[in-house]
Amino acid sequence: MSAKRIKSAEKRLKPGRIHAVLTTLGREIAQEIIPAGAVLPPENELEARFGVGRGVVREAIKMLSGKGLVSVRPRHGTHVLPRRDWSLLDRDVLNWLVGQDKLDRELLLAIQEVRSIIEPAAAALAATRATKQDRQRINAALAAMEASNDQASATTADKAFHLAILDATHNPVLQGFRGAIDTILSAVFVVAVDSIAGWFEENIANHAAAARAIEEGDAKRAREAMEQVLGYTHSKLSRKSAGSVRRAARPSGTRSVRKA
Amino acid sequence: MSAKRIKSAEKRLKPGRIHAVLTTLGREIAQEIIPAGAVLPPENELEARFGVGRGVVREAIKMLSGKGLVSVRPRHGTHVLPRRDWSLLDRDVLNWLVGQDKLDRELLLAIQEVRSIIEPAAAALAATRATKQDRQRINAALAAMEASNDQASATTADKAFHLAILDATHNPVLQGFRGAIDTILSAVFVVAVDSIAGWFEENIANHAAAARAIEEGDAKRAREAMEQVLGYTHSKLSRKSAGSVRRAARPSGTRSVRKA
DNA sequence: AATTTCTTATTCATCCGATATTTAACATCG
DNA sequence: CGATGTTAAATATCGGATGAATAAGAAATT
Repeated sequence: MSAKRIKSAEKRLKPGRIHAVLTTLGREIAQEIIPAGAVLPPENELEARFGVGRGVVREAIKMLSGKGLVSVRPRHGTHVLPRRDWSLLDRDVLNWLVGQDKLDRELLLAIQEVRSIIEPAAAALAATRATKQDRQRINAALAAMEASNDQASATTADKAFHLAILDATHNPVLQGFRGAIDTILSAVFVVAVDSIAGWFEENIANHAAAARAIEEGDAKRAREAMEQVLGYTHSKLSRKSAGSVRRAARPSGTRSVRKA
Repeated sequence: MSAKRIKSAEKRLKPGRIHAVLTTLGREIAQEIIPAGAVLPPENELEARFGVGRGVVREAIKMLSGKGLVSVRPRHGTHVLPRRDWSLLDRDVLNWLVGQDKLDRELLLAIQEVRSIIEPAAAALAATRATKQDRQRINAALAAMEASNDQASATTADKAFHLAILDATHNPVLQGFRGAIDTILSAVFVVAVDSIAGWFEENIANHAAAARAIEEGDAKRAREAMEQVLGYTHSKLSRKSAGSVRRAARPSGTRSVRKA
């Protein structure tokens, strides 16, 4: 009895209003636009701001609190919690953190540090436990990396490679890192876009070594190879630590991604 | 220092109806009482079952979906997702998985495997980065372990030890494992309760070695000592793999926890 | 009979307005 | 000045209504 059906054109990314509220608030918190300790506007203000009903706001905030971003207490309001309490391995939280250009470089390095703890160990386990299918998947991803001739497919293949190794551990908890690794790899590629030209040609040998070690069931060598893979990435990231993004697009050299 | 809020320890555990619905459903899913692929009862049935309003059911389910336990689609119902999609490092999810006696031993071993990846690396980092306060905290926890004469305080001290090391890495992502480690340690103690008698006296030397290595900034030795700590635990767990929980209350020998 | 199309019933999505509960801040009293 | 009671801001919950999406069944067509 109120609004006519809004036949608006945006049919694309519309998984519901609650998703919009959730990601908007999530990003604002992750980006520290709303700093830790601050209180969010009360529910009725948020309703007005987003033009949604109370239930939508509440469900969005419930999800935020489920991910440890806010703590909500009656009468006191919903407070933004310190980063220490966030579920930093949650896919959504990670997306909000790295989704924008404000990306906290210190945090990215911390994440990479965790990767370089997890992934070499995962490679070692994969060498022990990988089934034939696992190995096929890993090798296929490697082949795709070698064959890719543009950044998009190279990125996809690289992700597939790391995720395949994670799955090959057959440890469900490690597999739980899939979402995190996926998101992080995207962020790494974005941040290091101007170093990426020589990335694969220099680093693909390390990937190949890891794949071969897994193929042969050599846990020790698999671990070491993966350490090299991540060590290389880390050096690329930390080298350009001060935010001057020197060169964004690299228009001319499409061929440089190709394998030598 | 510490412990001035002990009085609030036994607060009325009535964090609201949402919490009741959430944990009940969460546990039923984690325990596979509602198996993967099954659909939850529709909202109105859940309202009736729990005697709550629609919003409560919705917000609880929203949190479940936020943790990857269910996927909800209009008309299709809310489906339980396979474990592969769950946020296995989420504090709540872990609690539901581990909170009951049905505890999946295979999963527990998988979790321990992740611990034995994370924690030795964390110890090594702690050896490099621990501040004076960090070291004090670690040593205090160790001392508490050595001094504790009942299982409760021993458990608490052991947790504090591991969490202090995690914090001493000064890596926020690693610190994000705090909740998971905390929960897991509780579960480990419960499961291994009948092996726990000699646990500390046998394992406390490993803990002490780790603390000393961190104190001296020796990353390599810290890693190795922590590997020993976890290796010991793992052997205790896997040895009694076939679920015969001998249910040892150990009424008489309180002193055996004490350091030799 | 098989395939396509249409209808419908179920279920989630959202909105609304009212009431209850919580508790920080304030006011009052001894 | 301190203990205690009151208030009010904010969340918690309720329940009814409406909208939207879709899977399954019904109907129509070939």
